[in-house]
Amino acid sequence: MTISEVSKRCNISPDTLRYYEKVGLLSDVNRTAGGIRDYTEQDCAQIEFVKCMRSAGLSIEILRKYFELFKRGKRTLKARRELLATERKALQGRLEELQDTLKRLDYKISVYDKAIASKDKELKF
Amino acid sequence: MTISEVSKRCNISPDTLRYYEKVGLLSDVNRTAGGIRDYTEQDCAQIEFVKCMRSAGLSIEILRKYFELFKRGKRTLKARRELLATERKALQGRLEELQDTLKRLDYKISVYDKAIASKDKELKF
DNA sequence: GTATCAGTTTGAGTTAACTCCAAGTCAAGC
DNA sequence: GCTTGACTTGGAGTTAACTCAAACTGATAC
Repeated sequence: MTISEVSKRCNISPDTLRYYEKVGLLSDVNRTAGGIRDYTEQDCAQIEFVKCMRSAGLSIEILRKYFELFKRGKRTLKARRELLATERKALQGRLEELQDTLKRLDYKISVYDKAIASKDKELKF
Repeated sequence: MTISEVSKRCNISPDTLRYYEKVGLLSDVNRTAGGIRDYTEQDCAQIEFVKCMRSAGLSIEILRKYFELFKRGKRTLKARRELLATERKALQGRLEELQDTLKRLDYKISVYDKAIASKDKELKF
């Protein structure tokens, strides 16, 4: 698969794909004789993983560490498991915070609905 | 309240408080005769609101717009309500995405646990 | 009455994560 | 054999949201 095919499929710009590779989120992408990247299904799956984790707020630095551990082989299985567990915990924390904020927004919107219904009474902020 | 008191109470640096004020997330903070900021409880509540919304991913720009509408008075009640509703929707979307990612992380961690238990079999990434 | 300290302003610097650009290469079509 | 178009690289530029620095001021402690 060429970079533009992967770009379309994963909805990530070619520049970002090259950037991810450069910073170590995608190692040893195959090249054609002419030096052009030739992504495998495996690569795509990994890119999807990165995309998913990035959108959940995991930093490039953390993902870089994860794949660096990966390259060191089986003996880092536990370390990788712990890294993921740590990030999972943080994610759960963010999730709970967001849930609270969602409730707060719902409440605020309901206050607005009341103010609008009752002849435009103003609120504090 | 001085800036350092608010800073401690809200756990936001004085620099950030001044920055928020400068970009319009906090208008007309009182000053002492000597020109020093003197925050009210109201100001604090607003700062907490900003902090909460920021941590939920609302941009400074969106919050700036919200408070700008606020300054224009009662006739912007509906517009503010709509702005909040839009952000609420986006937040809910992010929340759902994060929930999926949490599940994915849980699954991946369980795969690691299996690999670690079964004599260190390696995974794909 | 001067040293200290918490505040002030303006403007520059930082960080993460891209995103863009220029100059070059290679394979395919005509 | 030349043009075209998709790719390559290295490095510079961008954006959001702070964060820091320098020079200054006003009130309190001694």
